[in-house]
Parts: sequence; C-alpha cells; structure tokens
Amino acid sequence: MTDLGALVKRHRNKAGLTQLELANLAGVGKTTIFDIEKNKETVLWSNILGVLRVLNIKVEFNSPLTEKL
Amino acid sequence: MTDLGALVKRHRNKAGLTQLELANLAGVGKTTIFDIEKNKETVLWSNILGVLRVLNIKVEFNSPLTEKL
DNA sequence: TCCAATTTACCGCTATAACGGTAAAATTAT
DNA sequence: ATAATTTTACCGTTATAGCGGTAAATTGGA
Repeated sequence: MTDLGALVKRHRNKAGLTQLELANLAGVGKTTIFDIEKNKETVLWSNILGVLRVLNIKVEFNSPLTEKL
Repeated sequence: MTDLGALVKRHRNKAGLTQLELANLAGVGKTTIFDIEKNKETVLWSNILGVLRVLNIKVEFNSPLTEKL
C-alpha cells in the first residue's frame, strides 16, 4: 500500500484545505489529521474512513484470493 | 469499498484459522477479530493492518487524483 | 441426535487514542 | 524583512478501544 499520509496531504492541498478545516469536515480532531499525514498507525479506522470520504478517496483490498471473483 | 468483514472471514477460513488463532498471529485480541469481521469501524488501523498482513491482503487507495501518476 | 469446536456476546479493568489548548517552528504571502 | 497562516509538537483530561475471562449461542461432524 502506498504512503497514506502523503496521499491524504496531497488530496487535502489539492482541495485547498488546512488540516483544521479537513478535521472539521471529517468530524475528527486536528491532531488526528496530523497523525494520519505522519503515517501514525495508532488511529481509529473510523477516523481514517471519515477523512477519505471527505477527500473522495476509495479503499480497495486485494489478494490472490480476491482475484477469483 | 467492499465489505472488509466478510473479506477477512473468507480469507481466515481459507487459511484454516479460527478467530483466536488469527488474533494470536496478528498480535491482537480475539475481540478485535470479531469486531473486524462484524465491520465495526471503531478499530485501530494498526490492528487492521496486522490482520491484513497475516492474511496477505493488500490495501489500495484510489481517487480521480490518484490516476494521474 | 449428541458432542466438540467455534463464534457471539457481555463484563470489568487497563491502556491509550482523541481532543482542544497552547506555543514554537516552518511555510507562504505581502 | 515581516506579518500572517499553517504546521508541528507537547500536554492534561476524557472517552473508549483493547484485552482476557466467562458463558451462552451457533455451527459442524461423528
């Protein structure tokens, strides 16, 4: 998986949002945005999902087993 | 994104693991596996990553912006 | 059917993530 | 260069996720 922190930061900048603005839109604290962009993994999945939703980023899971469907 | 809970369960079964065994392999508690398979989003990202690593599942993030790279 | 294994559910306790406040770096604009 | 904005960092408090123990449901096999 590619660097999620950088991905979020790039999308946030493209959208012209500050960390604080994104935090408010996603319904999380500013610290959480900072942590996500710094690739801290001790973050709630729900908070990541909230951020990805605002930035219109989709998540996909893949494996050898997944292919056969 | 497709139902992560079902995905984990399917992979776990294919690997012949019980929830408890997967929990131990992933270094999380049994409750966490249960929660993930029940699609509870109040789970730590680090714990999800641990489980996905054991099951050899990759994560991918996509967006309109991602395409252009 | 009956038994064993597994899953689901609930419970305290503990550990720690989330949060907002603050302030110091760093970045950007004027 | 300096002012304004933004990011980084740290902190104390609060909320809650994680955990193992236990027990009840559920599943699967003999």
